[in-house]
Amino acid sequence: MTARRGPRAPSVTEDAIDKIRELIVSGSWGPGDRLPKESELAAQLGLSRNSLREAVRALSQLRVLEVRQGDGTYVSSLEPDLLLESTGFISHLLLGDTALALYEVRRILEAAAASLAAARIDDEGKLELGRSLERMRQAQGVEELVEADVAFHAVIAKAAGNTVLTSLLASLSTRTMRVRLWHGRAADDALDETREEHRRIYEAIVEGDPELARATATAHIASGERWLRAQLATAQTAEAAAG
Amino acid sequence: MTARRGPRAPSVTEDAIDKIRELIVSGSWGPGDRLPKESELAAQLGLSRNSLREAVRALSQLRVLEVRQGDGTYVSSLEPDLLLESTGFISHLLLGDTALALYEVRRILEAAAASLAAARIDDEGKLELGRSLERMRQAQGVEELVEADVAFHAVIAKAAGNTVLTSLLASLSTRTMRVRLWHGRAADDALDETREEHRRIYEAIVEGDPELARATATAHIASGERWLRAQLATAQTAEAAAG
DNA sequence: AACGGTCGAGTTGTTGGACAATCCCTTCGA
DNA sequence: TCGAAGGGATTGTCCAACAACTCGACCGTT
Repeated sequence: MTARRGPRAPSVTEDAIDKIRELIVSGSWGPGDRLPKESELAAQLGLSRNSLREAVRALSQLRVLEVRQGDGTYVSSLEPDLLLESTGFISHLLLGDTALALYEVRRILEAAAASLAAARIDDEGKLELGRSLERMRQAQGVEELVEADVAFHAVIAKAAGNTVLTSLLASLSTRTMRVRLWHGRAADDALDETREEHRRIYEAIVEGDPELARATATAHIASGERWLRAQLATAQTAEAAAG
Repeated sequence: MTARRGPRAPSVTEDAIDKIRELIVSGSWGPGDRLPKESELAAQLGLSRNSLREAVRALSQLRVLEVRQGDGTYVSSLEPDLLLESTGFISHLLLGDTALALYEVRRILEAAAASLAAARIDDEGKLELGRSLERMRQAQGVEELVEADVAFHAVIAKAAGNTVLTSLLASLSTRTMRVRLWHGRAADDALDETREEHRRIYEAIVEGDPELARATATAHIASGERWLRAQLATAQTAEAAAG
């Protein structure tokens, strides 16, 4: 009668993951603290070193722990940019319609970031934003365009003054997605159009107009959404034709 | 001269993680597909079974892979609710000021969700929302309040019709955080006030007024922010006094 | 024929031990 | 004073063995 139909029985490794997380959230282990060496920690938690290593590897992939060979294992800084890296890892895997849903979330967040940035950006930020825009204008290949695009949106996110928002936006806007979009734009001879969208956002933020910044950012992302929607439609059509 | 100061040299396990992810994003392995058994996959990727298991464990923790003992290892459905579980795991670890930043992001997303919900909710959704509100009214202990609160916001997120938004909101609003907040509310004799906030959101959505829904949701989350800010301030004061 | 239990092959779960690779600090020499 | 060499400590990797579990085939009963 060990039925337990619902969630599968937790393995010793999963137990260890939970215990370690608990030690961190409870404050027993803080950022930067060093963990006991693997053999000791394994003994304390009651499992083998091999199984413990699986737990440590999982938490290290989540950027909760930081392992340094020859030195030791430490609790990471637990800063949002670190912890949200894992969210970026998985956003690559959102395909099809869910990619579109992801885009809509980006629209919400980019709009909010642009609005906040317009209200809070300082002179240095304005200069940086202008430099990114200029780089986008002068860019030759798609590679450079993507670089400038990433920088542009990063400056806005940073100016919004919320570290979680900044990291989350970075996680949800994967580089591969940007590369695909700019390639599509180039194929459609729509590069100038997209550059124009960025210019409008830039002006709204520099002028300190949150409402306009929100509107121009929303329009910009929506433009990308439209492109993605078209891509998905043609992909679906091709699939239907092939099937 | 093997300096390579920057990122540490990748381990065989990290290589395996990347290779597996690549096989998934390239489409070689799709949702539900079964992987070769561990010993074979390890041979293919050129590492030992133990090291491969660390990679599989990490990806399974990220809900990218699903391991079934005695059966095999499969690619998960890759649905957003699954993949964003890991984001929920780490949001527990955002402490102090970053917790406040997290709250501000929640405000942005909850406001957007409420607005969308007001525009898109159907009759069944309205009934569900009303039931959650009623449960919140009748709730006795904090436990029941939290349950109803979670359900209330889940209905709104679902009605917004974006699976990524729904999952993201669920990930960013941890249960423990809600429990703390409701306890604080109870201690402050401010339960009715909070219930009133929910009622305002409910009415705006049922009346199909997106703008009002956005406003009431924003105010509701901001109210929680204010509470958290006060908590952090007193905690800091206590810390300074103790130190 | 339909049902239920048993058994076995296949796969993941867990452990122990051994050695390699790396880091940090101390010591020693120029 | 500085640099190199050494040694202890810790993580990285591998192997081999067995336990725990799942699923399907087989078989006997009804």
